[in-house]
Amino acid sequence: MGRTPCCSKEGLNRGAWSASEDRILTQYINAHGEGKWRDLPQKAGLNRCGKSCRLRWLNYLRPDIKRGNISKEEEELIIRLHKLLGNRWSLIAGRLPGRTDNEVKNYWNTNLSKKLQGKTAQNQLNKTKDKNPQANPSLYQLPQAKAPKSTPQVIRTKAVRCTKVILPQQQGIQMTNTHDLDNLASDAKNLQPPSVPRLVMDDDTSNFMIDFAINDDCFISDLLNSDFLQVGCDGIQSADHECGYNSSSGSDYPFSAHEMLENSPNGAIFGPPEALELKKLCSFLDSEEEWIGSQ
DNA sequence: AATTCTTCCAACCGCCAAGTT
DNA sequence: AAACTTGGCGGTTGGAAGAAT
Repeated sequence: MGRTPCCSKEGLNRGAWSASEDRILTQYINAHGEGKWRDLPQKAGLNRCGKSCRLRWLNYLRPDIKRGNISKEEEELIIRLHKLLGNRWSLIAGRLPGRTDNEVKNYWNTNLSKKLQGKTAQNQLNKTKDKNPQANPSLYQLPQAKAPKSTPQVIRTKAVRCTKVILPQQQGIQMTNTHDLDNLASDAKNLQPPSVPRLVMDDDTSNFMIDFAINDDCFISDLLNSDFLQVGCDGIQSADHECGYNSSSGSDYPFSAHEMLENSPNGAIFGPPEALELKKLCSFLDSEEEWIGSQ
C-alpha cells in the first residue's frame, strides 16, 4: 500500500513563495487557525500543495519565529543537544524558542558540523569532492567515516509511548510510588555504568534504540544504563513529548498496552497506574538536560 | 568585467506513526 | 483488521548570492 500524495501536483506552484502567497496564507491561518493542511490551499485560494503551505507557515511565517543571528548561547545549546540527541532537529529546536527544526538543521550542516569536524579536513573534502568524488573515496568519506575522539552519545527515540517501568527482581527493588522513583533516579546517577548496557526491549526493539557510549555529561543515558532501571517501552515518547520538550499535556498520560511484557521472565511489571510515575522520572531527566544546557 | 566556484538555506521528497473510516 | 488520511520528521536538493579566479 503506497502512500497517496497529499495533493495533485499538476499545475501547482513550486519553489520560492511570493509575497502575495505569503500574505494569503498568513491571513487564512490567522482567520481559521492551523491544521487541515490538505484542504487549506483550496480554501485559501493558493495554488500550492498543502504540505508546502504547512512548511512555509511553520518555518517562515509563524509570528513567533526568530530568524538568523543565532547567539553563542544558542549555538552551545545546539551542540550539547546534538551530542545528546543526534539529528533530532525538532527536539533540539524545541529547546530553542523561536527556532525551527529546519533552521537548526541548516545551521548545523553549514556551520557547526564543519566547526566540529575541523576546518582543514572539510576544506580538503570539498575540493576533492567537487573536482572528482571518485578520485579518493576514503578522503571523500572522511567526515562520516572518521571516528570522533569521543564517540558522541546519542539517544535515539521514536515518537511512541512508554508503557511500563520494569525493575529486575534480582535487584530486590519494587518501585511502587513516587518516593521510590526519586530514589531510583538519585541512585542511578551514582552508579557506574555497566559494561554491557542493560535495557530490556519489548517485542520490537527497533522502537527504542540507544547508542551507548559513555562520557561524563549525559545523565539520561547514565540513568538508562544503570542496573537499576529497565524500561519496557513501545517507545519513549515520554522523552520527546509527554514529559519533555513539547509537553503540552499536564494531565492524562496516554499509556496503553496493558498486556505488554506480561511474559517477561525477570521483571516486576507495572501497569499504567504505576507507570504514571514515569512521568515524574521523565521530568527528572528533563531537568538534568536543563542543567546540561545551562553549563 | 566575466566566469567559475562555494556557501547557504528555503523548499521538496519520501518515509513513518498515529488517527480515522 | 485493513485501508486510507494526515501531520510530522529528517535527508537532500536547487538556486540565489557572494567569493574567488
